[in-house]
Amino acid sequence: MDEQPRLMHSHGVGMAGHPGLAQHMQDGTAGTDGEGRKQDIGDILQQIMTITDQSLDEAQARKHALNCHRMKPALFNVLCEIKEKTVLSIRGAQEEEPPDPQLMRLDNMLLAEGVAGPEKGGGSAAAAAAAAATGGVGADNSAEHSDYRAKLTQIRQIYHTELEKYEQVLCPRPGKKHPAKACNEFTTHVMNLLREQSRTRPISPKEIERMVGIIHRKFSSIQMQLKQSTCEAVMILRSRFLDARRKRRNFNKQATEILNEYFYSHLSNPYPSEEAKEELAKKCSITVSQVSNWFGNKRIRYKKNIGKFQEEANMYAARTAVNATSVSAHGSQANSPSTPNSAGSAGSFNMSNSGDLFMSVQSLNGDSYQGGQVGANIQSQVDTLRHVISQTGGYSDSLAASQMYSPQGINTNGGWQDAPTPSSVTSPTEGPGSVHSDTSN
DNA sequence: TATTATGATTATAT
DNA sequence: ATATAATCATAATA
Repeated sequence: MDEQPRLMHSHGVGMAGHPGLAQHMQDGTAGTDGEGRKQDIGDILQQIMTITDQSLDEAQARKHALNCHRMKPALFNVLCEIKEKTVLSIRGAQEEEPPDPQLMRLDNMLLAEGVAGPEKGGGSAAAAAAAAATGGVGADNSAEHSDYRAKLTQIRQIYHTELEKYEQVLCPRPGKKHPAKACNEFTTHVMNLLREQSRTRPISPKEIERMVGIIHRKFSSIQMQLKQSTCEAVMILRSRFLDARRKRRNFNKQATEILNEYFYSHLSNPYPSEEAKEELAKKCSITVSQVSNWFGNKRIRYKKNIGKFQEEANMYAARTAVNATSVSAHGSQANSPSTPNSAGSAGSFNMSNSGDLFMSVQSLNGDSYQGGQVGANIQSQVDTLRHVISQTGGYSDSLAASQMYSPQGINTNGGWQDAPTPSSVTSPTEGPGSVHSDTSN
């Protein structure tokens, strides 16, 4: 109830000049009788029709004259006030501006892809990071990689130049120097225009502010569009160049051999340690995660169908066995006697299904082996010997294979998990840790 | 062209 | 985190 009078009051002040002004206009522009007024209207219409013919100076002069009219401020106030009221009623609806989650998502992605972030060394770092993130193509395929990098750089450049255009400096301060952004230029231009127009039509500062807000929102949406299409472009690029599944390349023969060698010589526990993986990765010039992938695939596929891998297993076993025996120098003893070993010690893996095949093994491992061998990985030799023996032990290949082939039997308990260190050997030598190579670490 | 081999990814469990 | 199992998508092969 208090408010009423105040409101009325302020209204009253605003309206104060209204009648006077109207009256003045009437006085200034026309005579008082009907004829004169008609004549006058005709004049005005004529003026309007010919306004384009007027020179700019003339128009400016007229505008200036109007602007300097003594009643102009009053009229301006009134009209502004009226306008304000209508605008306010419209405004309430569109006032919310939450931090767009979609925009944040785009931002994050661009940052992750190395598009939005700071320029690093021509983008190679970003590309490398992206590659590593996907499990990493190695140092190979550098041709495709550089192609990808180039395209990514291109995208980033376009993105940045475009973004800069639409970037808006929030609350620019007089003291600070901002680079000229198109958005700001445009905003300034509009503001000047509106200010200029406010001399001839009612535009309040608040309205200008509002208009600036609208412009900024518009620019924001343009920015978002830009980000979205950049994201799309990057995704397409990625799927074309970096999706390793699409661009799968087999490892080279040598790498496969190295991996297989390790696998079959650690068959009882084919879980290379982190160090061993790094070692293998280095030797094969692939990444550690690729080594992990390889072993994961190998284990599961071997276990799934041992028969299929039997030949390969024998081959690698024989090979490493030859190496080992030639090194250790009593190959004959290890190899020849019918002392299939290992089933007992290595246990876990394929012993379970082929108990008959490997059964009588215990005896040998007591023998000789550990005697002279220094750092040799006894476990691995045991593994490889087992295969050699299985191959040469008097069963035909086919028989052995068919017997071996019993996926179930492999391990009802699940597989390699329980592989113990050989109990019989006094010095475990903790094999899995180190491959026999000795590159720097 | 159909099939197999293979590296990578995903879902799930531990 | 790491392993397994299933699955995907491509490379290689018959």
